[in-house]
Amino acid sequence: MSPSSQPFAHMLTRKLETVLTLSDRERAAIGALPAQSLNLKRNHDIVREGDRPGRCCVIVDGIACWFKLGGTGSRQILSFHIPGDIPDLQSLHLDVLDSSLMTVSPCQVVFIPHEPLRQLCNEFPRLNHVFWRWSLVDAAIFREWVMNLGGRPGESRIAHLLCEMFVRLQHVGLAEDDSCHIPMTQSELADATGLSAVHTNRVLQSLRAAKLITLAGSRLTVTDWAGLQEVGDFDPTYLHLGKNGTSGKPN
Amino acid sequence: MSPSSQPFAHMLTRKLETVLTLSDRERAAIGALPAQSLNLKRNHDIVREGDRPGRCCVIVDGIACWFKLGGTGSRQILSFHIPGDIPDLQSLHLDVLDSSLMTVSPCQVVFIPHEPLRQLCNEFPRLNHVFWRWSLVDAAIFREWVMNLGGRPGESRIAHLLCEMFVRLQHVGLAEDDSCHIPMTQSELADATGLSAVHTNRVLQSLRAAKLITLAGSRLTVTDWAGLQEVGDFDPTYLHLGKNGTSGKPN
DNA sequence: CGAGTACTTGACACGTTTCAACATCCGTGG
DNA sequence: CCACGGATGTTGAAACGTGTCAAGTACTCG
Repeated sequence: MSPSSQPFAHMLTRKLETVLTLSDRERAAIGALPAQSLNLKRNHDIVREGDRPGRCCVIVDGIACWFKLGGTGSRQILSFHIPGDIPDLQSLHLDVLDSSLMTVSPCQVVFIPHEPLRQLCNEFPRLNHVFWRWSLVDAAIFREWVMNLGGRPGESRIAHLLCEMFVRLQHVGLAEDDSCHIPMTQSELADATGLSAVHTNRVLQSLRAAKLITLAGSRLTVTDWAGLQEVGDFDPTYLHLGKNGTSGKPN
Repeated sequence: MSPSSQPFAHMLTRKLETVLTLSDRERAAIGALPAQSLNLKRNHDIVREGDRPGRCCVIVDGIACWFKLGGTGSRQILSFHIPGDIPDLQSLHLDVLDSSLMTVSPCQVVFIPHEPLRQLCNEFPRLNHVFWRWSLVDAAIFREWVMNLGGRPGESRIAHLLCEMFVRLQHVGLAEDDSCHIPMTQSELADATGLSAVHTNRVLQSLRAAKLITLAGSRLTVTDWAGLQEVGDFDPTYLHLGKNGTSGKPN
């Protein structure tokens, strides 16, 4: 439908081929998906709680997050999404959105209408399985966040979140040996971990003092992976990345 | 495979028919699913983190929960499951379990091997959609729990959890006008809300003192639904129960 | 250069945890 | 049937983690 589908189709096929080998027909069907590309500034809503979207969005570049607003005005971030993710795959089968999706950094997103996606799933059961699987991995991440928020002290929560982001970014080739670009503000890290911004700041300083990380600007460098993993009680199994990703270890 | 499939197939078709009208072929295929029934005492593991199960389980009677154990020995409960639920639908597409499932009360569970389930999904796209949808509703509940644990004070967390359980039980016909059977101990409520058992006890007393609930033995009576919903910041949208369930209000 | 945003620091208040003791309930075996 | 023992629920007091408020510093971008 638009030439902008090119980069997105390439990204999608590449991600699919980490799981299976696409047939020519499958590859062609994906390339033929109608798509609309959009460049968004940071702090921009993509879809909102209560919406009934008729399309899914693929994050091509940048980082986005799901969030909910509480009755008292507080914002809870539910998950982060990185390039290659389809955050709102759920909207294929759940009519109304129960949370809102916004950009955390400047983002390029691509929208694909539901109907062709559903047809793709019906025609190619293997793709249907993979999409379903992706939504299940999202659920697994939510489970781990429940664990993180309910079962760990502040320092562990932040450490765990940093571990998760690092491993996920590394898995899609967006991390160097021991560092990656993390555009979240401390206030956003706070909303994701259920801590106050002030306390998040102190926890970060404590992690720096323990020589586990450096975090300047939006560059995270993990100087002691084993230590960070230990403090964060982090085990990457829940990310379901497969054999090599299972270790989740840099280098 | 066993006569024990009868009650489970009935329960499953009934739940499916709240969403769509089954064809005779679909109904027959479900009735033909092999099934193995099991009666378990309370506090019994059904599947464990790290397992690679070859079957899914349906809760026919009783309540079960997902949980994870933290590095420091703490247990975090991730969700509760009630009769009609298929808690580990995820295992259809994720090989290794990232958390453990145990009974909270005495339970009857039925196991269905993965292969016939996958065949069912491939042969009947509508059933595939519904199963996928159920796993998405589970994910939506996890999201709300992230909100609950990260964004609300203790009293709200407990109130919210009680609201959720009441509405879900009511939706499957397991609640009276304003009361239902909730077999969780205070210690389990604590592990689900990220509070200590002692504080959970105090919060419950506070809810009782505010005349919102009575909770004796395992009988929960909601004496002020609007008030409980208010305290718990509860909006049932995330349960995706559909039109009548949307209100989630007991008569 | 200025203004807004992000980050940092200190002091104090409050929610929640922890520990310890005790009360109550309930199934089990004598 | 009762007595017992363990799990569950309840209460008090003190310690601790984290939140809140307030002020100030360091960025960044136009």
